[in-house]
Amino acid sequence: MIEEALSTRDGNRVFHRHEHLARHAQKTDHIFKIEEGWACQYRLLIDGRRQIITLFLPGEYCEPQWLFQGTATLPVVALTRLRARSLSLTGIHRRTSQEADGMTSILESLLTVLNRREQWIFNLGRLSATERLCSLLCELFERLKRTCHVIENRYVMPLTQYDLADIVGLSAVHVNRVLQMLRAERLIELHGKRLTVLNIDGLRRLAVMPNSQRATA
Amino acid sequence: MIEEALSTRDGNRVFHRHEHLARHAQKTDHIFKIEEGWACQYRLLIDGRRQIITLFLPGEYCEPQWLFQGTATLPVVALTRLRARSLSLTGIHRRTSQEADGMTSILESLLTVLNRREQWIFNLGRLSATERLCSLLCELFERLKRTCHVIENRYVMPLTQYDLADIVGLSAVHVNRVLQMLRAERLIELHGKRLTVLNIDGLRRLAVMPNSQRATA
DNA sequence: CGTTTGTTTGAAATAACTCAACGGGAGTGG
DNA sequence: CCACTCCCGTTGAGTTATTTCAAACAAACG
Repeated sequence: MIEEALSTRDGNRVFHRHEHLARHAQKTDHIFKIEEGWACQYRLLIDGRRQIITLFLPGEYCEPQWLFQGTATLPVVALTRLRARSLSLTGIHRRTSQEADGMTSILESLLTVLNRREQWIFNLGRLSATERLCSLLCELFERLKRTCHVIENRYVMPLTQYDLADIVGLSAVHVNRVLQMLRAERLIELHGKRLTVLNIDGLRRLAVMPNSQRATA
Repeated sequence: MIEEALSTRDGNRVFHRHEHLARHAQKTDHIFKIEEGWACQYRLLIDGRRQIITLFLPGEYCEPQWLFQGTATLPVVALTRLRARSLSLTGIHRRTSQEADGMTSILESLLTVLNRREQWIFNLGRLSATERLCSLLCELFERLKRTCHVIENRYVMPLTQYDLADIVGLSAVHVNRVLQMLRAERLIELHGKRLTVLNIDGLRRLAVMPNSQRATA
């Protein structure tokens, strides 16, 4: 199923769905900047449980900490067909000597990842299923908007319900039911991989306040 | 209940339990290195739900990213009486010019936090209550051992069961029941704030494999 | 020594999971 | 172009892990 990745000139590479960008504990001297497509970092248990730890979207650096650590701690896999530019340490340093920009933007992206994980820990620890999913959909909305991947409140959402489940720490079946509910409430539309946000404010409200009576306190 | 913190000479400060080291969105030009005591970073919802995002133990830098961001994103509060040395940006830079060590160790601690969050996301997303608690107790064991705060498999565990609950994303009542079980299985002893690990291997095993039949796959 | 804070226990409620089956759709090969 | 397969989404019914509420108790605190 998985063939060899094509190396294109100038550090550009193409991966297809389910192909790994990095394996567990693999040494690396470069990182990727994603041009197109989605990838994720995940952790697996022998019994099959999987948790997605980080999502990488177009325009984002994939695993900036590799540059400092020298190894990838966890596997990274493409969730869609994916095009990425690979940046080596020397390449970045060369640029740095000119503008000192390269390292700064890496560090920035490191902090972004750090802050995003803060958010995810909160979501997983204290939000209900509905809140978690709404929160994720809003996050994707914001992240994709920055690179103009949101057009008229619509974006391509290539994740399967299994993927979604492994992000928000739920079962795929339950993700399905929550999505049904969001559709029934006319908050979103979701056909195939096309997600339309019908009511972003309603979605944001649900992302932090449950439909139940929890908000009474 | 909360009085003004005492400033001691040379950037040393003492906080007491429940006193804040930082508030939400507060600007800072310094970070703390904890000498003694525990602190945590948390996030709160209006309805009272709280999630602890990061734990800070003796010897660790509290919120190294402040140096880069200039602000504390979330509140940080002392979980015990606490003594910390405050390091300013200039102070660190001065040292850096001499040994280039200061910045490196900050960056290292940044990466440690990043990796720890990876772990927590996994735990919250995919582990059962028992697994999460065992995982946490093991993590504390390892982290405290590095600074010789573990003596004969015993360490001071100043967290209340509410604190524990807000770390592992459970209710305090359920934390209590799981702890009972761990005691009954002779894995730990816990009197007051004194925790003795009777069977670290058993604890580690439970931290990743449940007692239930989940491991059959 | 009283007051507050934290722990323990029981019983009932519920959110989310598991299992299982069905259906559609997309790609694949004949 | 059709048939086949596989992946993914959908639905129902029953189960279980965890929560909530409430009350009693113990321990720490000032």
